[in-house]
Amino acid sequence: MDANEKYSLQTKNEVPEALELESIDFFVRLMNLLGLPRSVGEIYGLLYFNPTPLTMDQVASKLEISIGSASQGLKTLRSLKAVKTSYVQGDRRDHYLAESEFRRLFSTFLNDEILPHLESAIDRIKRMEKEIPAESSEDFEFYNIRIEKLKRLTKASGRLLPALARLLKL
Amino acid sequence: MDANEKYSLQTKNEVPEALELESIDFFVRLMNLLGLPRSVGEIYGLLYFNPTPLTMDQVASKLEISIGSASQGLKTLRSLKAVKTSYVQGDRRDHYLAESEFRRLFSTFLNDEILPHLESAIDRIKRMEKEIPAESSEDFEFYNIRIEKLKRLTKASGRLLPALARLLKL
DNA sequence: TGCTATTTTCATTTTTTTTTGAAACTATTG
DNA sequence: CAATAGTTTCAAAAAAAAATGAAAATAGCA
Repeated sequence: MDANEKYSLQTKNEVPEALELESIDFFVRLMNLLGLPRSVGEIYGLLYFNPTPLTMDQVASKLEISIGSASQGLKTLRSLKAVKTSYVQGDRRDHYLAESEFRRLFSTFLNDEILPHLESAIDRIKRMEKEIPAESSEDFEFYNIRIEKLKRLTKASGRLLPALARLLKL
Repeated sequence: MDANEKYSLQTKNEVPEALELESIDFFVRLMNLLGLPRSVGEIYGLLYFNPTPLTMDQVASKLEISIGSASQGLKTLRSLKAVKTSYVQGDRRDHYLAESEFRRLFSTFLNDEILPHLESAIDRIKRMEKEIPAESSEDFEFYNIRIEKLKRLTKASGRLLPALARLLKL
């Protein structure tokens, strides 16, 4: 059995087109909320309802995007732990499956995209504090209140993000 | 007392430049996380540490952006309830102050940007369910599990977002 | 090891987003 | 109500982000 035969076998039960389209649309929007490019959402949406793993080629041709885009998009999804590769006997190509555990996806996103900002924010607020005019200044109180609010914001975010990740154990 | 005299009066205690720069940088990044353009972050960052309200002109010239940008950015910030205008006697220009209650800022953002997506997601999942192949199909179970996960995701988000807004009462 | 299938990289092109600047509009005041 | 200060709008320009496609790199196989 060669690769082509295997391909036709895998796709003999095709994913309903309407379902596939809704899925792609859904994830394009979701990924967009997270600031990820359209192609990344398309790829994940395609894989999400595919019972069998797809190769990069299949992804690119089904979505009519370049293999460059497909490669980049799959790289992004791998780094987010949103897809995994599955070994297929006798085929040397990589085969991709969607990781359906959103918890993992979101917690990777929070750790990689949000937490670093939070940490640099804490440093920045320390620097800001040093720049506040002397206590005698008429606006001393104003500046302190603003700094205080920033501190509370970062503190709240710091508590919130892990809680968020925990609650998203879907 | 004409407008120019008033202006020089207002700015006689200048905001420390380093503080202003850190603030602008901070909010450019934060707004960026929320998908808002650089100019919006700059404007908010500038206003955040200004004890006195600033006019659109002052914002534009301090940040060296066009008045078009300043007008657009302030419009965005007003719609997010992130700035408020304050009346200054004898000056017909609008004067802007940063709204420092992040709770309001974030809850407007959640209501305007996130909730609509959530609502359309619920409809979309209903449509997806109708597209699942017949129970006899070998992948019937697979599709159902995926749909189920999407439902849990939207349900969790629906519970989470209001909780988030509540916790951000800073 | 050399050959070939597959994947990655990245300079270039395309698309999208943001900013500009000037005209149109609005509101205030003399 | 005319003059003008202030603001908004929007077409065009500039900048930023994403996609392409072909060359380079890599990996599996004979």
